[in-house]
Amino acid sequence: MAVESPVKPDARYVDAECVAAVRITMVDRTEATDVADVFRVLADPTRVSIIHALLVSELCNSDLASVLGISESAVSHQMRELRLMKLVSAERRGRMVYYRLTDTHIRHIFEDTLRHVREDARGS
Amino acid sequence: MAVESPVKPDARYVDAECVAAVRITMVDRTEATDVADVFRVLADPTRVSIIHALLVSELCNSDLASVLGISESAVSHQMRELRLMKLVSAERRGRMVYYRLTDTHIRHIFEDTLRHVREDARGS
DNA sequence: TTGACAGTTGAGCAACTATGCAAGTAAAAT
DNA sequence: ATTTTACTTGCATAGTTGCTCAACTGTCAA
Repeated sequence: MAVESPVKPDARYVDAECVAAVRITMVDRTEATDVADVFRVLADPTRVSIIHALLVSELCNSDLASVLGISESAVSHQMRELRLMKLVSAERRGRMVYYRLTDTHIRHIFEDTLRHVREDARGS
Repeated sequence: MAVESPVKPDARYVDAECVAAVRITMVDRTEATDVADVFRVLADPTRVSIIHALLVSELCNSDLASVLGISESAVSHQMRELRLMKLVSAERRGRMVYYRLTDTHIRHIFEDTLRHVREDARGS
């Protein structure tokens, strides 16, 4: 089952065929960084809690802080990050700023992962 | 549509009902950390590239380094991390160590996110 | 206007991370 | 036995991140 490789199959690689197959569908550095950035936003317990809370209901800054048991400043810092990433949108109503999720993709990714973690927890 | 809240609806919260609804399904800190940990593994361009390559074919350390254009040491360091997280498994064959993905959940999460990023790239 | 409230922001810090380097181990070749 | 190949690992370090604190802006009430 020798496949004609698009890359010269010389001694540079241990398994030239595997390397060739990988090269065809490979992501470039910028795309890899884009994917990593999406995951990076979700890779913090505080942000996970924030997003999980906003999956249920929109909330203002201070209620988020109360529910999560962290400072309002810490919430605000994270919301800035999440807003920059276009993950949440903010709306001012009087003195309060209400946050809600904007992205439905993240919702799916997030729920899949939560399910995965909960299955793992039951398993081991 | 006043909902009977399980939490005392006093002046501690701006929107006691929303807070109560959030509290019911809330993740605790350890679960949030578990979820964050899964995402953290995927939140690095090098690891994204490694995982994407291993979605296609198993590879040894040096071929991974060649394909990704990074040092064998860098690959080895990351593989240690990925092995600790039970995301990849290693098998020694002679002098080479071959890596392959172990987790199918991650495969789905990863492919979903890649699709998401590519849709975003087309959109804007 | 004055004061209280809700949220934002910048500086600074402690903790973490990715990688290069160099020294190490393990297996095969000489 | 010695050398070469393939990979691992400890240490150092530059860079990043999440948070606290304090100072700030903007909104509403008296």
